[in-house]
Amino acid sequence: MTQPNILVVDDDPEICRLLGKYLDGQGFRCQLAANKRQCQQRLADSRVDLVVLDVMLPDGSGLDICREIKDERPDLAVILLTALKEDVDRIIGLELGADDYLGKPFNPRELAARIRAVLRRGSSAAPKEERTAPAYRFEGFTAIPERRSLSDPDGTDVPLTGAEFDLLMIFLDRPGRVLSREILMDLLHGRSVDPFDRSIDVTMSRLRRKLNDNGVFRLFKTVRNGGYQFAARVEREEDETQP
Amino acid sequence: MTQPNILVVDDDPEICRLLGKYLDGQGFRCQLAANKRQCQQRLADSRVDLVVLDVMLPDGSGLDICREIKDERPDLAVILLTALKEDVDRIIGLELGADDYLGKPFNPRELAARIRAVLRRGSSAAPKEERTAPAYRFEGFTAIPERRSLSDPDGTDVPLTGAEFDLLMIFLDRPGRVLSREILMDLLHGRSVDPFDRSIDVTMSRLRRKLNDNGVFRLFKTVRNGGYQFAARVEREEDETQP
DNA sequence: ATTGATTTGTTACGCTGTGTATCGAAGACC
DNA sequence: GGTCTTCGATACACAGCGTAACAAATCAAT
Repeated sequence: MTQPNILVVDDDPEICRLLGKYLDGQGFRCQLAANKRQCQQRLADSRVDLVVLDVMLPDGSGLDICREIKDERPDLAVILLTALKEDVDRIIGLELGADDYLGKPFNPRELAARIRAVLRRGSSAAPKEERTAPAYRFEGFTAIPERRSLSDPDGTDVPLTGAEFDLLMIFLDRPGRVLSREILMDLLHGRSVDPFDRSIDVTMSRLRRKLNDNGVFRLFKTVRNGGYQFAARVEREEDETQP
Repeated sequence: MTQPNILVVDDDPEICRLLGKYLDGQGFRCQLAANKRQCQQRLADSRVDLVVLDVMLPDGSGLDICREIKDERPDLAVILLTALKEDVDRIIGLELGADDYLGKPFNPRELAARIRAVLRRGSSAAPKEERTAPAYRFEGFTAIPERRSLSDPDGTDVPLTGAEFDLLMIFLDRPGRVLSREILMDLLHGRSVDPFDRSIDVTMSRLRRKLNDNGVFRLFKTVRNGGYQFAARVEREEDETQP
């Protein structure tokens, strides 16, 4: 996926515009729609990978749209924006098949992060079309998120378990940054750590072993009292490995 | 993170003081600044994890500060305080890269809660900058923050521990300046020194040894009763070291 | 469900990094 | 030189981390 295509549906033109601008700057390709009609037209006429949908639209609740989208194209991702922060709404939203939700007012950064998260999840669940898949390359290794596969410098496959691959991807998306255990735990499992939780360390250890990261030049650096850092250079490629 | 370091920037000394006191009581370590100059000085000389920033400052809008902060240190968290509660303002504030906002008048408890929330998220939501990795060069050595690596004039890797590398970076960012133990301690660990704390000295000693800084011409000069000074010339490079 | 295989979390123990204590060396001031 | 202070370096203690071994949970396929 070169640039994910996002459709923003919100009746407030100002929010719409700003959001579109922000997401553009974040590497997404954005389209806007102010109502149901426009929304449907965009969905019919252009490629859309994910919909950011305000549930409070003037013409008929956005919930309808959500339901319809999921009815017709179950693998199209939807993130709901809701002014009401009530859990009930959220549950309902998810019951309608939305992939995530966000209470208004929300932090655009968080929205961007969630979009990325949903898209990553999504591509594994529903294998996309003939689109080229992105690949991450580092120190001779090649990781392909779509296939959840990793091959070493010799080209031989390195079998990673789910958690190991997820952890690797977290680092590949954030090379050079020191990631604390809290953040890693949050990104990996969405929960927080209790003081003596060592699961991150163990998973790191296993991942390191499979990557033969035991030399002097560590791929993953340990920052004492800080967390871990991926120290290798990462290249994102629009890979052409397609049958 | 032991005690998060908060910088409160507000021109009203009373609000500043009260806020600082409250946040102190909430387990944060607080510093105060009344204007842009003070703000910049604090950011340069002490460790700051999060900035609480009034957008209505007398000397130039606080929005400038926010923009500058996010420009130089994208992963430093900022929470904006604004007198205008309009959504537009909020979004605009966030477009400047702030992590959250709060309309005045606000409930201190809510501020504390949001601070905790933002810190917990950390910079995980922060978009990755496509910025080239800077490298510091001095006396033949090359330090690359993104990899937390240091190589000596021969190009061989010098393994530094976390604290050693952090300390080195502090000096590389402030070449020629005499840094007191207080400032070093603050920048290194975000806490203040008790009178007989020698940990800085020990870390300096270990760092010096690893840099072979034992000749007559010292890389690190000791300033008696003053602190330490990095005496070599430092060049910052926008490095593109390809593997 | 039951079984067996695989993945993930937990515990325990040894290793490493960092702060503290201590002692000797180097200045500073008389 | 004598004395006091400050700094450098070594020694040691302790907390953070790596990982092996085990236990629990999850999954696949009957």
